[in-house]
Amino acid sequence: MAEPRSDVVRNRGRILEAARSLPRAGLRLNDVARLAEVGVGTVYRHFPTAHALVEALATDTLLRMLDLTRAAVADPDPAASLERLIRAALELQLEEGGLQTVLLAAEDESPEVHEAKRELLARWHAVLERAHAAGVVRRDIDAERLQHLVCGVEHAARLSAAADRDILLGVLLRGIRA
Amino acid sequence: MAEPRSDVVRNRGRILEAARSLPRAGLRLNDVARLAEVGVGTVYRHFPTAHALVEALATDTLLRMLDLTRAAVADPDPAASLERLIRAALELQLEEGGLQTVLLAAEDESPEVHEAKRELLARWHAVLERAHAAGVVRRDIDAERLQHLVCGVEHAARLSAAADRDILLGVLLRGIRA
Amino acid sequence: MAEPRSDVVRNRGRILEAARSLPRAGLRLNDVARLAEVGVGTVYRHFPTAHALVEALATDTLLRMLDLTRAAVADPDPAASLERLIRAALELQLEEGGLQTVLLAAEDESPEVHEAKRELLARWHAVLERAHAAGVVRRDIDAERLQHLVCGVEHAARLSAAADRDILLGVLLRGIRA
Amino acid sequence: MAEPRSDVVRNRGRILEAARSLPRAGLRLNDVARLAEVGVGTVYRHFPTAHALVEALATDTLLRMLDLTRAAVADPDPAASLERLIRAALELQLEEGGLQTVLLAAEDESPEVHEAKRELLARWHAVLERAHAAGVVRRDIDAERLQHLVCGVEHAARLSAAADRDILLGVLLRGIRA
DNA sequence: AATGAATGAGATTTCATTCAT
DNA sequence: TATGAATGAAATCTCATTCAT
Repeated sequence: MAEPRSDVVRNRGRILEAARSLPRAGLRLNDVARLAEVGVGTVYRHFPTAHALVEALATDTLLRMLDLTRAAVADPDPAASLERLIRAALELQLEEGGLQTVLLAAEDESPEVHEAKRELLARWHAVLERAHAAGVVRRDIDAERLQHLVCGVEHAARLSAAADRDILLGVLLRGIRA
Repeated sequence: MAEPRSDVVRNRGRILEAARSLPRAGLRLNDVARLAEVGVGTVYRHFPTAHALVEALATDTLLRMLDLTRAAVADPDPAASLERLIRAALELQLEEGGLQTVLLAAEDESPEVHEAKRELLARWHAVLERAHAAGVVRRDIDAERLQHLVCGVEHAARLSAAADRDILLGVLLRGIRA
Repeated sequence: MAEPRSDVVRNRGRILEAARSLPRAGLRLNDVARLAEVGVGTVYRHFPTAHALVEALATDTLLRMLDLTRAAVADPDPAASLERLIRAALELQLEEGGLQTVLLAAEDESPEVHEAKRELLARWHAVLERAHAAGVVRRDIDAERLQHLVCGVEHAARLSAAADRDILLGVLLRGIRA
Repeated sequence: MAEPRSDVVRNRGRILEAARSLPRAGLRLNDVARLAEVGVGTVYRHFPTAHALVEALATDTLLRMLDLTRAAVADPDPAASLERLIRAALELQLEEGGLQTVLLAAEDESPEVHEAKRELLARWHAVLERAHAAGVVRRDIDAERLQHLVCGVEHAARLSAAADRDILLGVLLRGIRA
């Protein structure tokens, strides 16, 4: 098991740092290279596509979402559990612009992300099942629809002022109630 | 006031028809020209930017939305009026992919569109005011937030199966209820 | 029959002029663009491959070779006719470094070049036939072999001092004599 | 004086073997490494430049050329001696594509090659001197010109069918005759 | 007004060489 | 010494927009 080379680690870091300051939508690997003061080829070697880079940028946040989700699952109250889940998702998706894309992508670059997404969805299913059993959420709301709704609220939130986020989230939370 | 030349009118029609069959997001004027069997320059003369073309494509649907909105306004029941408004918006936005962009754009190409958007928003304000007075909708939902929420649901609907649209719309309608 | 656009003609000229000052072997379209102070895309549009540009550069010289060949054919003396043919070929191939490649290429970019090469070879055949009939050249020397030998002498001449060219040519002329 | 490590010797062999199957012109050290199933760095360590590798590949053939040259020199007939010299050169240059480059290179990588080239040229000078004295070859043909002519015939031979080689060689032999 | 070849900036890809392990 | 991923300069290619006709 070889250690990654130190210069490689450093360059990867520079690339990620540079990319972080750029809007995720329409990310150009060229711009990243210039900002990172690194050859374009290096960026392309590390991240063959813009999506690979977006995924890498979003991975931390995705893992934090997974952590918060696990914590939410541990909540004994089914309704509170679900609300924490949704809040965590929305908050982190708003924090990291590329996360929605990563969550919705059919293919993942890294196995780590793939596994995280799998577990995340499994947790959502579990939480929803419990919520259904407790009768606190409409039966026609399943994990996929809920995820799409969260993405919808994220979209709405990006159009609105930051101060309005809670209002928009509130609409979602009330709207899915049984 | 000269009549527009007949070939000009014909070309405009060909361009719009061709563009209609293309996805609105990332519309390339080049592709439109090829499909319309018209020079690129001609497309650029008619529509200096992709947005101008998207707006032109969406105008019909926008005017239909305005019609449905007027009809909704005429509904004596405040709750029904609001629901018809929202249904009309969502349905037509889903029908015409470029409409959301046009509705949210700060600047409009044509005065016709500008005026339609102005009236539309005024009607929404009126309907919401009536709904607030009747106590059928939460007070923190104003016209802008509602429009953003509809855009959010449109987004969610595009991610989901067509059959799920009513469910998603239902969440919005219940979510904004007082 | 549309006139070519003046700017197009000007750019084509700049590109050819710039390329003329560069070694034909390993010609990079990029370098040409920089030298010609023209976008790379423009060079690629005019000349999709380096070979297309090399051919364009060599066309003038090829046509001059054809002229000299026609004149040589007109010489009543079979031996003199053949010698003039060979001299013209060697001289012009040495003058224009890309000409050998063009002459030997199986595929031609422009019909003009294709036709010129066809006529050239036909003339060589005719001159050789006359020379064979007159018994002034070995029977195992046909047009193709002769062309390859001229290319060989060109190669030798490029390795040697310019002053040695006549000596090398002399070896060829004597070597093919009956 | 340490023995070279056995794996070093093995790698050198693998590299040479792999390179032998590749065209000499435009030899890429990367391709060689892949074929040899060896790291690129290893190829670069053994052969810092493509020319070094080409020279190494051609060395055996160069030494065989030297052997045949010595034998030719031993021929008592000046004309036969010269012809054997030329035949050997042409044959081996055609056999080993990189040999011409090595023979013409101003700088040599290995002293062995340098010395072989020095002796070879000296032999050619000697044979030519004898041929001049015997009046069997034109006085304007010296060793350098002759080498260039052989390279020229090699070039011609590569353009022609293998069956034509003797004809081309014949032209050279007759062409240099006094 | 219509045309579409031409433009060239900039995106992506290749590849000879380096260098940390 | 061997390794080969990493490097980044420079190659090729794409494409939105312009502009001479």
